[in-house]
This record gives sequence, C-alpha cells and structure tokens, in this order.
Amino acid sequence: MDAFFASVEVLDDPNLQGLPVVVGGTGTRGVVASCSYEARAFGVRSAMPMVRARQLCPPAVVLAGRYSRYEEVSRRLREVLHEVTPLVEPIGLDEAFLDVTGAQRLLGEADEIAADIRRRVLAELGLGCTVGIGRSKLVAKLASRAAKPRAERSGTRPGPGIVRVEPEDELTFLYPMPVTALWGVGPATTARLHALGIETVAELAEVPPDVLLRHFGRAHGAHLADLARGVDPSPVVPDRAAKSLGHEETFRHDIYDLAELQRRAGPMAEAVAGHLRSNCLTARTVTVKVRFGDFSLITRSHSLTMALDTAPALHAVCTALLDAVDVTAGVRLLGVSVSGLQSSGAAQQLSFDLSNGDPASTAATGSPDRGAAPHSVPTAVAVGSGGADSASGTASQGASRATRLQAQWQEVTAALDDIRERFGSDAVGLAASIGAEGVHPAGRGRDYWGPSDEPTDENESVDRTV
DNA sequence: TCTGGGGTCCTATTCCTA
DNA sequence: TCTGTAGGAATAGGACCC
Repeated sequence: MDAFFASVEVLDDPNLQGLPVVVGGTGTRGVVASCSYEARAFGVRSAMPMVRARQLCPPAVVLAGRYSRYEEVSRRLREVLHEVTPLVEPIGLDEAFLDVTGAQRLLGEADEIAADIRRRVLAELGLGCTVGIGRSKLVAKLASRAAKPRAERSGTRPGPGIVRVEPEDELTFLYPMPVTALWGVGPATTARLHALGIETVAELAEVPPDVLLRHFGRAHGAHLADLARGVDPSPVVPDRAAKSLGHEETFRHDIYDLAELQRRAGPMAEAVAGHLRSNCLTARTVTVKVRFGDFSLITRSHSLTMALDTAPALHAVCTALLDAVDVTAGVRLLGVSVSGLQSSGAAQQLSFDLSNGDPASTAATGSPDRGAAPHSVPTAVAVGSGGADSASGTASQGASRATRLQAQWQEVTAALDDIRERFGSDAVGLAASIGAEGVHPAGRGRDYWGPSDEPTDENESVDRTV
C-alpha cells in the first residue's frame, strides 16, 4: 500500500488531500510511522524522529494515528487478496506476498491479476497500491518497490503501479541496486559490507560465498550469497502462527525508581495477558526489556514449567525479573513480552500440581514467599495497586508466585473477560491500571508511536475500575 | 536529529543433564 | 562415586522487517 497510515487518514478526512500528512508519535520522543508523498517531498521519512520531521516540514499536519482503524482497513485488504488466492502471507498491516501460481489458470496472467487487485483495492478501499511480480519473494518485493510513486522536491512523480521482472531479467534488475535494497541488509550489515568495499548487489555477487560465510556467519552469510544471485527459495507461507507477543512503552520521562517501574509493568502485563486470552493462547516464557536513558538495552527472561495467561501471574514474573535490574541510570522504555506460546488447552495439561508452585523455585534460596503479599482468592481487584507488587526476589521465586497466582486468578480473569465481552472493553479493569499512562489493558495504547507530550487525564480510567 | 512499537530470526554463552 | 563430555534448553543480545 502507498503511504498506508497517511492515506487512510486522507481517505477519512478529504480536507487533508494534497497536504503533507505525517502520522506517528506527536511528542518529543515520537517517530514518524507513515507520511504522505507531499511530506516526503520535504525529506520526511518513516522512522524519523518527529522533532526532525517538524523541522524539515513546518506545514506538516501531524496526526497521532489510529491503529485500530488501520487494522480494520488491513482486514478488508486481506479479504480482497484472499479472493485471489488463499496463499496470502501478510507482512505487516499493509503488505503481503501472494503465490498466484495456481490462480493463473482461473484468473489469467500475473499482470492481469495485479491490475485487478489494484482496481479492486481502489474501488473497495479507496486506496492506492502497487504490485511487484517475480518468481521469488525477493524479486517481487523489490519490483513492488520499483512500482511505487517517487517523492521529489518538485512534487510526486507517479510510479508504474505494476512492475514485472522476468526470470531472465532478474540479475539485470538486481545488480545495479545498492546492497541496502536486499531483504535482511540493514544499517549494521551495510556498514560491514561498505567496509569490505561492497556497495552494490553486483559487487556482492562477485564475493565468493565462503568469504561471506566467514564474515557474516553461517545463516546470514549464506543468505547474502543467495540474495545477491537472485536466489530466494522461501515459499509464501499463509497463516503463520505467532511465536511471541508483547507490549512496550517509551516513557515521557526516564524512570529512576524500581517500584515505579514495576508498577508500570502492571498494565503492560494486563495488555499482554488480554492479548493471549483473546487468541486462546498461553505462554511459558516471560521477557522484560529495559532501555536506559543512554539507549543501551537489556532483556531478562524466565521460562516456567506452567504456561500463563493471567495478568497477576505475568506481573509477578516481570516484577521478579526487574528486581535484578539497576535503574539508577534511568529507564526510558519498558517492554513485556511472552513466547513459548501454546493453545490454552495445552496449558491445562501442565497444571497438575499447583500446590508446589513452579518446580524451578526449588532451586531458589530463601523462602519462596519472600516479600509476597498474602494472596488468597481475591474478592477485590487490586493487583499491584499502591506501587509495585511487593513480590521481589529471584526470577524463580517470581515463577513460583506466578504459578499460584495463575491458578487463583483464572476464574476471576474469565469473569472479567465475560464482563468486557458483554459491556465493552472499558467496562472493567484491574485497579493496578488506575492512572497508568499509555498502555490500554484491552489493547494498544493511544501513544503507539511514542509518548505524547500532554499528560494523561487520570480520571479517564476511574469509571471502568472495580 | 536523536532515535516507537510489534514482531522474527540468528548467534553466542551458560547451565543442566544424561 | 567421581569426572569429563556432548547435547539441548535457557538466556541474552543483536540485526532486521514493516
């Protein structure tokens, strides 16, 4: 899709037509998620700090973006694509690979299918898109890029819309491109290739594969050697199952207090747990990610023997993991993610013995309950209220506590989900989320691309709290 | 200029166990 | 019973994508 988020905004508000529209985080720590071609003419690009974008493009119309709206349009796009073939592999919200090998007998040549997709996307979604055609995902991807319009200082130059690269033309197409055009070549790899005197795909293709393997490792080196020769055997994989999911949030101001950081993890755990349950999933591994004020990054993770899907259990593990983090340098970003996903049914089979907690806790020293609040089955929803949950200690102790909480909260959580289903996602929430900024327990936060500058109205969350 | 959020994949290291 | 070793899982970090 062309400038997807910005185009959706223009679609919904025709007054924006022809204006430099920039979608992203509106605060000083925000970045550009998408921008119209009019904004690109000023030099604005995706992932650019919003402060920089405003400097480059003073007349920019800066919008915070509406992720749920983009998801909705993305769903409709996929419906259109699925009418062409079931072999659709989505890449983000606005891109997809289609394997039309089998569809050609029914729908005609790839060019005809591409033209039909463009017509239908414009007619049914009101948005423009480009299509690249090639015998591999690598070539199709680069062809679609070549089909896009180009933003120039003088204005937007329309692209061809559809670019088809025949197998015999692949190397002619690829060789003049800079190495950065290749899938998997980002800033780090580019710098290392440049250090070796390699700037273009043609130059990369001249390097013996064993040299690339030596410099870039087995997998990455072989991948580079293949791509430079136009070799990409990766198939189109529809319905790829998620392997991890999470939430992260950059704070308006760095946090220097561990208890405050642990409290902030509460709503994130709630959001992640909600995401798990809505997809009928549970998770065995919990990871917290901490980015410090100097932009250095650490992750801490722990795997449990029992899979989790409740917020208090996830929060207990997060709290224990954060206990080992030195926050004196100031924390800019906190993330909570889970992996080792399995279906909810599978999790039930693991929870034979909840009385002993997580077996990992047997390796922990000290009382497994050290610092833990007395958690009987709760009669009031008050997880982590009044600062961070008081569970502290090793990750194993956190795991032990999490296992108990998972058992205790399963029924309560099911009841909360039921209430949300009947009365809306805002109808009820955990007390720990009162006044919490950014993350919305039921989904993605409004500050999706970075914190806004205006403070959150804490009264917003009161009505939905039990 | 000063860097978001949600993901995937790969590699190196450490730890545990057979 | 002790020790060395190999393999796998867990953990941490890095790079990349949209």
